[in-house]
Amino acid sequence: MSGESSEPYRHDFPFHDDLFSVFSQKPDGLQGFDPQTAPPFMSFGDYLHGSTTDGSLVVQGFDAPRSQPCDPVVGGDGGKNAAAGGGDGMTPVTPNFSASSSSTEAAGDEDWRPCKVDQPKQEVQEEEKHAPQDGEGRDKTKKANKPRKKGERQRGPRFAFMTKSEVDHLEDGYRWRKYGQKAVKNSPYPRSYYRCTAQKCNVKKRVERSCQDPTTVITTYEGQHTHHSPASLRGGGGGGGHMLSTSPTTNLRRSLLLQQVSRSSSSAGYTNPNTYHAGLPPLLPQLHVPDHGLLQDIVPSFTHGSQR
DNA sequence: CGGCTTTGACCCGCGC
DNA sequence: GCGCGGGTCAAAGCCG
Repeated sequence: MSGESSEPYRHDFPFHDDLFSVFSQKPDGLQGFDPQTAPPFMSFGDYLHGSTTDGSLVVQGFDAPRSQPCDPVVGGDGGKNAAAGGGDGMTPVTPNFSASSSSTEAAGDEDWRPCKVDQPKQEVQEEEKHAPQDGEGRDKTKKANKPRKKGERQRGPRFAFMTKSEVDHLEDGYRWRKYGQKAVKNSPYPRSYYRCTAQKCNVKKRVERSCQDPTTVITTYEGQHTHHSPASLRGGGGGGGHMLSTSPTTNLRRSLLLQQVSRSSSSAGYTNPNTYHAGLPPLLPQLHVPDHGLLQDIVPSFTHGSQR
């Protein structure tokens, strides 16, 4: 894309700055999602559904991150991170939950400032490429079988959560299979790629830890589930039930969320409520609070990323 | 034994 | 055009 397209992202995804500042904001009535006060197994969906009606959530637009920016200085001074993590990054403060959606390829990543950590590029690849291939091993399996078309990387709506958690992979009611992990440029924390195990369901999930605030896990959903949550089908959630994104109720709640989006982020000017519906989250996952994970500091945020 | 994770390699898009 | 980085694949290994 041309140079101009990268600039808007800076505004679309002011993650390190604005979003984290939101973490520090504690608007009136913000209760957040506190696992200590929330009922056990309360899901994200339940939480969103319930809390948004009384305006207890703060939303902030940002784009689903593709890479995390990490400011080494920030990591140290804990200034802004303090906003997210309450100073020491572990102290439960404002329950924040952040989320975003994007109907297109991620856009605002450029705004992520880099950490110092740099992943050395593998040089072996070159050798491998040029090395004679015995027909054994992966070479035969790879591109030979899977010629990727150009422009194949079309992506569905994306929806990112920022979650304060000690565990990377939060239970959301669906079953995921990890299919990859990549070291994130300029981040000490790897990014994990998950795919819904359900057949014909091509929902993907990216999980990465914010290097600005290691206690923050960024989960990016991509696509729409074509099935019900196994957890909900099991009767779990007590009425939380099915969380298909097409649920009118869900949309209603989202609309409520949207209002907050426009309210809370209008000053920043990077959230366009009109585009929100186009970028509806593939689902609001029933994110059960893992007993081993601290789900706190929750601030949802939505945005609609710019197109590539 | 089946499902899942790990891990190295490859492909592709984008920026320079 | 080249290099970098993100995203994906699939074999191998692990675990219940």
